[in-house]
Amino acid sequence: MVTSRDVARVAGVSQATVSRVLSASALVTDETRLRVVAAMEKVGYTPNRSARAMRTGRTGTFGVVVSDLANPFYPQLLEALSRALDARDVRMTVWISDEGRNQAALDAIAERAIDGVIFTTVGEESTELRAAIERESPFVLVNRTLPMLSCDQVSSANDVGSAMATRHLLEQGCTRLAYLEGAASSTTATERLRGFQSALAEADLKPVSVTGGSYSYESGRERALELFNVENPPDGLVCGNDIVAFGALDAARERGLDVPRDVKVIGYDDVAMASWPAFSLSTIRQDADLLAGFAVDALMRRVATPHVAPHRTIVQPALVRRGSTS
Amino acid sequence: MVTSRDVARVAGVSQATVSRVLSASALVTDETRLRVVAAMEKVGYTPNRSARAMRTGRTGTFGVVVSDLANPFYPQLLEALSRALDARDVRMTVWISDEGRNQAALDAIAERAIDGVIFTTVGEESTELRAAIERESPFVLVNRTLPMLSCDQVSSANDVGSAMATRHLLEQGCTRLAYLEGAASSTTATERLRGFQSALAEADLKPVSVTGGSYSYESGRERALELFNVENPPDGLVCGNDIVAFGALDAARERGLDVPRDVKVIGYDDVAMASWPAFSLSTIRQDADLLAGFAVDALMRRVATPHVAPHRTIVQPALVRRGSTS
DNA sequence: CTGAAAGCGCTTACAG
DNA sequence: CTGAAAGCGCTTACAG
Repeated sequence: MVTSRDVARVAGVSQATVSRVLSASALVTDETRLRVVAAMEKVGYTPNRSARAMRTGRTGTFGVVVSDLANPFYPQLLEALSRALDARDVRMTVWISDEGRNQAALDAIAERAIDGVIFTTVGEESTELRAAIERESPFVLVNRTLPMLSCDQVSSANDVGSAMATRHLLEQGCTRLAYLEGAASSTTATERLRGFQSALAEADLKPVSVTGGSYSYESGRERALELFNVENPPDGLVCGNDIVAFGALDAARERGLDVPRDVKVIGYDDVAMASWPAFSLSTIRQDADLLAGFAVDALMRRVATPHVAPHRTIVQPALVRRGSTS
Repeated sequence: MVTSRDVARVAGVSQATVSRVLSASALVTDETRLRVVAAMEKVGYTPNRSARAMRTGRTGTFGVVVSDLANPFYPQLLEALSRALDARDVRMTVWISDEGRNQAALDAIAERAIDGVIFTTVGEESTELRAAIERESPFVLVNRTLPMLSCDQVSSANDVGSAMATRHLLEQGCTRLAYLEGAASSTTATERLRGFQSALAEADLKPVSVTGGSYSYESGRERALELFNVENPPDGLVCGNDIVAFGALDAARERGLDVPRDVKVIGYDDVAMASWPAFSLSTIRQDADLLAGFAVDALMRRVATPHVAPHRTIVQPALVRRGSTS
């Protein structure tokens, strides 16, 4: 193991000076700096992160809590976060937390093994969130938020997006709209539902049906199958997300309904699969890179200055028209 | 910050004894241990990971290199790895490495910020792999392997699986088989191609076509569209993985071909979407939990005993029959 | 079985 | 601008 002491010996300076070069301190002449840098290269030196972390109390690592990687939106968001963190020279520890309880995450927060936590999904009852609050670990919520909690939050304007989706179906001639909500416990689901309802109210219409379920293919498929069973089935389905919409499309296919002639379907997220001909799903695009960038910036700011007022960032979504609605 | 010194004061023992309790040393009487544990609870103590890491040279963290989260098999494998690592109380740092160059990964390996690296995908030219070898960081290859490299490797029996898939199509009456290979640079692709060829040779048949491309939906779709353009199109497509097969299925649909009547299609991986009615894709199942468990065990063994001979583990795949072949 | 002490590899006041 | 020194919070020989 090559240490800063070895570098110091080779460069003919003190270990403290090597350390100053490392931290880009202004207290070093260019000439010394050059000598030290040359010595570093010569001996193949790399600073030891653990030692630095112990001294500074900063690990240079953020934790990212995700769940439900089966929904392709999350891998997409994870990739975006990875890029954003890389660009800022921060490491990423990932915790996949089903049901909001991941022991590794709780330990890491308690042991201060991370400088901050990015939650891509939370419920009020998330144990990781409680741990972060209790241990006073900086954190930020991205994608799913908690309106009642005073903390940094970054999200898409879910109500606006969902209203856009709803108006689009109305413009395409739908009159009997049903809403297939996602996981009722998430803010994304309630906000999107609200957008649907307000757009419908604007048009002086009432929903044919609003059902709760989960953000899954099976949930979308089963609910759509039931909807198609009634006397006067809906002619437009607004779905909580793309995965639910894929289930609804398959349900329509199973019932022999033509999409978009008999029934129009729209999703939310614009995952890669939405553009596949098998689905050709109209949807609302969320910009994962934008969400990720804002989230990382917010958390870095919070780590640097813990006591500034919490900040909310809202990203505007966009309508993507495809074959499932026209 | 509560330290082991605080615990020692409260428990009326030395700091060394607290440390011994932490590391579950046998050199402590039960009575002392109880007093110390009580003191820990009382003062709300959690050991500092960075300090321990500096002292022991172990960080308790493995790095995981993934790429292409757009292929749902990788999120699935990542979840399995997360579970396996959690169960063994090891943290997971994830690097998403397109084109095999991720600066954060290179830094972490050089700085010994991780105890070992799990590669879920590699090429010979992977810079992360080179860094791990050069820095003598323990590592293991899972899923994709490098036959010529002497190191721990865990993979599915890709040739066996692909031969199974091929024989299944032959049993279903196909006589004109085409192979849609994945990324030619990966061992999974070459092994699967070999399985296809040997199963075909067994039956004294020749392939109608073998094309290289990438492991993507678009690549599968485009190649299938071309195949369907020729005079005597194939009646069975063996695909490098499920994503390629989804593209092929959509191509068949676009050409107005009935699956499985006109053409049968089989994939590889058994990602969740394969069972959706939209695809109902026959495929070869890989057990991600098994692969992940073996990989983590192999790496832990390697970390504990660096100089034992490298070990290869091969997991047997299984045929999953669905609508796309019968 | 327990304690006093050294030391892991850094950063950062404190002198000069 | 540079160096000597203290110390971050642990682990682990070394005595006893």
